[in-house]
Amino acid sequence: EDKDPACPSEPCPNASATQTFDWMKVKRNPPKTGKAAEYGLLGQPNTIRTNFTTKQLTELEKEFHFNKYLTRARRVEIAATLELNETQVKIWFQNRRMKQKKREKEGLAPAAASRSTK
Amino acid sequence: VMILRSRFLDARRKRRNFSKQATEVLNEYFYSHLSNPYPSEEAKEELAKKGGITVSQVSNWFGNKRIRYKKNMGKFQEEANIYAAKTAVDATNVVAQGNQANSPSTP
DNA sequence: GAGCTATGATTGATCGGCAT
DNA sequence: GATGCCGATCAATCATAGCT
Repeated sequence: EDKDPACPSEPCPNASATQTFDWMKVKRNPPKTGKAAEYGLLGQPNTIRTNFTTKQLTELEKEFHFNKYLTRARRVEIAATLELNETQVKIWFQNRRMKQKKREKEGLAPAAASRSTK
Repeated sequence: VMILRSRFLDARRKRRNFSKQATEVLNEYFYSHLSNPYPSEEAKEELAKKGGITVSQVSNWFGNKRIRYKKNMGKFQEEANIYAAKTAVDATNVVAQGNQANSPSTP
């Protein structure tokens, strides 16, 4: 329904030639990380990417080394200690695990590649 | 607090631009699949091999490319035309038969 | 050599799918 | 039906490469 039979061949003089596909329209909902967004009136509170402090990251990293997965209780504890949402802690661990996996996968054959490892 | 905002733990330091060959391969795929520039894991491996880079780098490249392309489509028009001319395959839609190997646009 | 843009990488958070 | 995890992706940002 949203197909615009632009100009096939020939670079038509009409502005943008290439059509706009769905993936180009994808918009992600803004992070609702807030919790501090309770006063979502006036200016926009903070629906922006949270910047973890070095201290928070250090603690999270330390915990991760101890346990790759968190229990509900532990999560609550850490969230309180670091002043973060439970969700943020949960997400951090998820991302951390993915990062771990990625590193293990790549750190297995960095450069070199004498013979196509296959 | 000007706390060390420096992410002195970043590997992004010492970045190197990809080779001409790698960029060529990536752009070729991107523009010949502009309707759906999301290569499968297999396709990424293939591109990585052809370009002499890692699969992660291929993923990063597509991630950046997609975001930057849609952010400013106009800026890529020229590049799009260049690569559009040297491509033809389109595996996504599979518009069945009867498609020319001329222009990428849909009939 | 500063200043600006292009580009690869990182990462908090979202999306869809699947499992519990 | 809600909740957590995974895999992929988004979107903003960082830091450097490269050109003027």
